[in-house]
Amino acid sequence: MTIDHDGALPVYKQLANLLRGQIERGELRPNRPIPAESRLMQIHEVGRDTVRKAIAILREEGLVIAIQGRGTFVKPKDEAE
Amino acid sequence: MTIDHDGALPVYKQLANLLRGQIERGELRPNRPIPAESRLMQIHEVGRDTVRKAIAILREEGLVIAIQGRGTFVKPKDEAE
DNA sequence: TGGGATTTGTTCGTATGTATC
DNA sequence: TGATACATACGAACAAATCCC
Repeated sequence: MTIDHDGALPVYKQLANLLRGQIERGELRPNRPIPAESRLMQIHEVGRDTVRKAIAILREEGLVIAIQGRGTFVKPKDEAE
Repeated sequence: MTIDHDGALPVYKQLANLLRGQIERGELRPNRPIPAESRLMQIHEVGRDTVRKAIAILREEGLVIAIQGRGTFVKPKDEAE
């Protein structure tokens, strides 16, 4: 799964969809951290702004929680709100 | 030599150039530590992010080596690669 | 043995500027 | 005008390694 930098959908939305899929498939596991912003920047060759916008979507959806100094973690399903 | 916070060149590149000059002139000597990040922040009135970006450049150039818990040291010339 | 101080390493939080579309 | 995207810059918090008493 890759990012289409010239696609119709904005890159940050593509990245949010990609990460959501990894969470739903269990590739990113509950209570475990997702790759750091810096890693996601490297992996997907996007800027930090784009990474943070993508993660912001997942936060609004209640899928992840970001903790300063620690990382961003996948919420367990039963904690969804 | 000072940092121009409103210059055309990014602050972290200016700082890298400044430190490189001090190394080349021997003001920062081989096998000796350069000032700690916290000191460089005070001296040049910049944030840690900027200091670390500047040092990252010097590391990539093989001019210094950073050791966690110890400091950042000027490499001897004959160890240059 | 332990604890505190120092230093680099890592991570998220926030803001600004620039460029493009 | 606004949304998208990247780069720069500073803050804050935590972690890990080292050093010293």
